[in-house]
Amino acid sequence: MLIGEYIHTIDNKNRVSLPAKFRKEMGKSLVVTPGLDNCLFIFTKKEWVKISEKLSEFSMLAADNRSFNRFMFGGATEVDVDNIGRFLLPDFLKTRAGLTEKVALVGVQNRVEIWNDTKWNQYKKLVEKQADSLAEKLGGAGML
Amino acid sequence: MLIGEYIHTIDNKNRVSLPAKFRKEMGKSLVVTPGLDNCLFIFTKKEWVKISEKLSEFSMLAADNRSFNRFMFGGATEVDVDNIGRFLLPDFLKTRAGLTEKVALVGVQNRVEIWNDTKWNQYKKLVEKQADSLAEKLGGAGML
DNA sequence: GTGACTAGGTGGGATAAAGTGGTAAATTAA
DNA sequence: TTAATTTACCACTTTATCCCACCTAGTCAC
Repeated sequence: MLIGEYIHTIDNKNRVSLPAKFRKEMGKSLVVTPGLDNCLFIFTKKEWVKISEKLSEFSMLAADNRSFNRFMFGGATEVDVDNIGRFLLPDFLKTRAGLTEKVALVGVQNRVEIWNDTKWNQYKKLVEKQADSLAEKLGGAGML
Repeated sequence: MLIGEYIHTIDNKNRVSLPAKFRKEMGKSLVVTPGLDNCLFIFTKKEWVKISEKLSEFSMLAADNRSFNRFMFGGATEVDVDNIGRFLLPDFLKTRAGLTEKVALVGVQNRVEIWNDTKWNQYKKLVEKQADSLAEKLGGAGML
């Protein structure tokens, strides 16, 4: 189960350690893609295959589907996790998500997201403020 | 059924003891999530699985669902109860709920809530007040 | 009522694991 | 062949986990 947030550092070789809690579930072969809301997505290789199949079902005729697919496929990179749990983040993805030294690795359902930690904190605060819709959704999920 | 409130301390290693009365029902594997009114929810692992399935039903196409799921999954953490009944509270959750040394653990139906004890007392007073005025109204209407 | 016993809660030290930084080897490019 | 970049490996620091000991409050026996 991919849940929780972890603050890690990108070292000067662009290495990031995958939080230990995620390693077993994620395996050794990952796919990193540009995400939504200015973060990156990390999927397991397996999960990525599923997603890419779904994406390719979208009609290539519609221009916005085409561009969305370019966005996801074009930016997707396969990375390997080394034997102490680190992977190498390509420069262009790092730049794209505006990542600096400190990043937040966030488990969300079937994926792990990588955020600039400052942006992540701002984002969290923003969501928290919307307490009304929060309560509504919590209720919908059977939490209340 | 989880009922009652207990005031416990978070020690300097962020450990909290689960009230003895809750241990049997909660088991060894818990999931702590953000709650409402600035508290945290503790669910059994089993209960959380149910909730996460519901959460997964929310479409990712809508931005507010996306952010809500980030908030809930990213804000959740699986914790293990050690053999004397304590669990480790991650820093980011402690911060989020504004917890300091003393916390209130409150049993509510299928979950346990963690409150900053000061906030909990304020909240209780508020509710009591409302109950008083409600009672007055009921009395005025000849119901009690 | 007094004292021993038990259970729940708290604190701290030792050990293990996770995260980070760096060096050496290997591969590729010039 | 040499230089530069990448990959693999090693080492250190910090954090988490486990285990044991203590304290307090309530209970039971005497």
